Amino acid sequence: MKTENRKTEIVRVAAHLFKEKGYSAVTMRDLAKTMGIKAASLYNHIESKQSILQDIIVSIAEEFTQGMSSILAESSNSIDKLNKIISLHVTIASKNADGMAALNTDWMHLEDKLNYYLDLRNSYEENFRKIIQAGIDNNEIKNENVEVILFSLLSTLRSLYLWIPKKENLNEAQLASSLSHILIKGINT
Amino acid sequence: MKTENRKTEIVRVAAHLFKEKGYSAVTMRDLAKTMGIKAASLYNHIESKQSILQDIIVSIAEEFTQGMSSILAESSNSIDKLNKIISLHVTIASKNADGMAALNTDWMHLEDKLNYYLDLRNSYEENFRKIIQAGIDNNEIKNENVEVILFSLLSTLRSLYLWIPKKENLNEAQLASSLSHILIKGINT
DNA sequence: ATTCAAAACTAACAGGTGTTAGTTTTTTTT
DNA sequence: AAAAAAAACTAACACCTGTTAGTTTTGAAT
Repeated sequence: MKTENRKTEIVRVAAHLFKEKGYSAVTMRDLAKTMGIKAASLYNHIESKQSILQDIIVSIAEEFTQGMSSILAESSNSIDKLNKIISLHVTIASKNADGMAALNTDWMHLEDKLNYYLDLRNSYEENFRKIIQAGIDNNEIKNENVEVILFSLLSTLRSLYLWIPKKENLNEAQLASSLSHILIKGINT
Repeated sequence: MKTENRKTEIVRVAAHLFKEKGYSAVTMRDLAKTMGIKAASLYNHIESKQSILQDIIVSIAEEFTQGMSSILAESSNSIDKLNKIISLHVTIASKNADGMAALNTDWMHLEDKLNYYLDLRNSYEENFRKIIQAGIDNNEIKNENVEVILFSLLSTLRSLYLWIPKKENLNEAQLASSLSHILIKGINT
C-alpha cells in the first residue's frame, strides 16, 4: 500500500511554508531545503511552483463545492443547512489548515486556474446567500441585511484555519457546536 | 497648506498594490510604474520597501491601540464597549481598507518592527478578551466559550476591509448598527 | 549480480530584485 | 533672474528567482 508519495509530501510541506510567509515569499530553494534536497530535485516530482499552488487550492475549493452540493441536496430547513455549513468549514479547516491559508490569502497568485477558482467561490457564496435568504423568507432567520449576515458568517468560517491550530484542546464537534450557538442563535428568531 | 506630500502618496499607492498582490509580490518597479516614475526615484522619498510596510502597519496598529484605550477609559457596560469596538473597526476599515489588508496579511514580513506589532496585537486581543469575560461574569453575555466568542467577533471585524470597498451603498453608521445587531444580539442574554 | 527506474545531484541560464551613486531636470524661494 | 531645494533621471551593483539539461546515486525487481 502506497501511503504518501513524494509529490504529495512536497505539496504538503509547501502549503505549510506558504501559510507562514505566503506564496510569493517562499522560494523553491526554501522548499527544497525544508525537504532536505536541492531545488532542482523538486522538478522530478512537480511541474512548477505554480502547479503546487493549484494543487492546494483547487482540491480544497472542490471539496467545499461538493460539500455545499450535499447540503443543498438534503431537504432540511435553513438553520440545519447553516449548521452543516459550519461543520463543513470546521472539518476542512481542521484537516488542512495550511491549505486553507493558501486558499484564503494566495488565490490571487493563481494563473491558469484563477477563473476556475473564482467561479467556484462565487457559486459557493451565491448558494450560501440563497440559504440565508430562504431562512429570512420563512422566518427562521431575523430580517437583517442578507449581505451583512453572509459576510459575518463567512468571515468567521474562513478564518478558522488561523485559529484551530492554536487551540488543540477543543475537538471538532465541540467547536462546531460552540460556533453554531454563537453564530446561529444570533441570527435566528 | 500642505495636503499630501510625496512620501504619503507613495505609501498610499503601495498599500493599494500590497492589497492586490501582497507585499512580497509587489516590486519597487511595480510601485514606481504606478507612480509614473522610475524605481530609483522612490528613494528620494522613502528609506526602503520595508519602511513602507512599517509605516502602513504600525500607524494602523497604534490607531487600534489608542481606540481600545479610549474605550476602556469609559465607564460603560460590556455591551457598550463591544459596540464601540465594532464602530472602531468599521471606521478604520472604511478610512483605510488598503492598509488593513497589509496589516492582516503582510504583518509577518515586518522585520525590525515585528515584535512591536505583535505586542500591540496581543495587548489588543487581551483587552478584548477581558471585556468579553467581564460581560459573561455580570450576565450581559451568554456563558459560551470566551475564546470562540473572541475569535468569532475578531474574525468578522478583521475581514471588514475585504468587504467594505465592495458595498458602497451602506454607510458607516448603518454598517456598524447592522453588525451590532448580528454580532451582539447573538451573544447577549 | 544486473537491470532499470526513481530520485537525487551539479552547473548554469536568463531575467528579476532592492538599492546606491552620481547627474540632470523641475519647481520653489529669494 | 539667481539660487536653492526637491524630485526626477541613467547606469549599475550584487544577489536572488524559477527552471532546464545532463549526470550520478540509490534502491528495488529480475
